[in-house]
Amino acid sequence: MQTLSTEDYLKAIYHVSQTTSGAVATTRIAKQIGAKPSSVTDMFKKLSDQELVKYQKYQGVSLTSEGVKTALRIIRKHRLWESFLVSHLNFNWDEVHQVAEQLEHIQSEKLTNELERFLDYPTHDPHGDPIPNRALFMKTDNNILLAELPVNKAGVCVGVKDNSSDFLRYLDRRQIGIGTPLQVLHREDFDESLHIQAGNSTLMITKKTAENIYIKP
Amino acid sequence: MQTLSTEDYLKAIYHVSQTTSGAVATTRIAKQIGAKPSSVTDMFKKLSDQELVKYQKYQGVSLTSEGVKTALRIIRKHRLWESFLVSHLNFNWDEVHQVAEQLEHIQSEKLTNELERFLDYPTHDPHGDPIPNRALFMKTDNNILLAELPVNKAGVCVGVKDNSSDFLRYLDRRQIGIGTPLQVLHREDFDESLHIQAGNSTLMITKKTAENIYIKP
DNA sequence: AATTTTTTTTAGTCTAGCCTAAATCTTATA
DNA sequence: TATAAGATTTAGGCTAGACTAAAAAAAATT
Repeated sequence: MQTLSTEDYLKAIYHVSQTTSGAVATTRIAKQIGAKPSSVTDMFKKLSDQELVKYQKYQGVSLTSEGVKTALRIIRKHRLWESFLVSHLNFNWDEVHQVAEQLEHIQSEKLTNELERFLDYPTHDPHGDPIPNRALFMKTDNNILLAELPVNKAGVCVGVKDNSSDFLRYLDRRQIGIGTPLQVLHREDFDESLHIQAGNSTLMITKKTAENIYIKP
Repeated sequence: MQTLSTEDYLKAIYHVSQTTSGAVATTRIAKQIGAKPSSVTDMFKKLSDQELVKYQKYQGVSLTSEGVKTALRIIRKHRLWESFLVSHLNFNWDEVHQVAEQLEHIQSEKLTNELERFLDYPTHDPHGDPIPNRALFMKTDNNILLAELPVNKAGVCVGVKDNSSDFLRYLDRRQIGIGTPLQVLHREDFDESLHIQAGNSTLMITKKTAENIYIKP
């Protein structure tokens, strides 16, 4: 049984290890968690004692299979709760994260599994991220970024990379959401901006925006 | 903003003060919380510093109005979550307490209020306890105990005093629940047991059982 | 290769919330 | 009312999880 804090660390390590190769560095987690590196070192030792991570001084950590399982259990809960908040409690997709960060720590297998059933076994959360099933299996969709979509090729928005409120509300204002048909009309060489068709409207977005929208062609 | 522990203490103080008169004693809370009296004294001081309780050495505590509000906010969440678990997640009324003890600490006014709306503004939880509304107002139903119901007077079960799994499962086996019509057929002078009509069946219960069932005549 | 910079760890503190043991106050009883 | 019993508080410790400052290691730069 983990504490709130160890769960946060495991989740952070999992997420960082998904986006970088090799062991996860102390400062990287410090940034993610919002703690000082010295505190992270302390926690790395504790997690290592519990055999949830492999830790070598100065070399960072990597999750053991038990550590991965624990992380996935938390991510599963997080994403199920996010789905619930949006589908039944009138939360917008930019409001769910903070609350789900609390709900993900609730310990009750029955609760998690019944919530999943109640939501009719959703495969993705409101941001398009996949939800691990009861066996903690999660199929990774190999979606491309809007930035990589060839000009004039049709696609549909299936997720976002950046989950910040700022970005999500920006997309709301542009009327871009999961399921919105998207197409690149023109790439501007000068500043790398894109003219796109989003649903019925055409608009201009920056490269940075295009690099944070997942597309299924 | 309170910690988990201070919230637990405030709730405990509230509940104890509902069932006893005067200030709440250290040992009473120690028993309720499952901590040693010395720990309770420590916490009483902290709560007093935050002006959530009035505390006088050796004289116990009583909640300030701010303390009552905080307690009621927690109780509101606890009972709303219990209702949700039973009505939508297939929990039995004897299973909800432990999970609701965790959920009651989730901090999000929007979540609480949307949950209440989703449940269609329930007034009572699965054990028949009243749920404080958004303004933290809760009407106290002055129900009588089955033990106090006159012989042959018809009544309906509207709640239970003892919320323990053991008692609730015992009632399940006897097919007694909220809404079950109940009537005392006979009081046995010898051992104070009661013959009662519960729905369609007649059965015998002890005085202790009758003292834990709330009735609306 | 030497040196500087950056990263990481160690050492020592702090707070919350618990504990035990001992002291003190209150209450009950002789 | 004196004393014993019970309740409460104090004193001193412990652990988890954070911190700062200093030391040590690794990486980058000259």
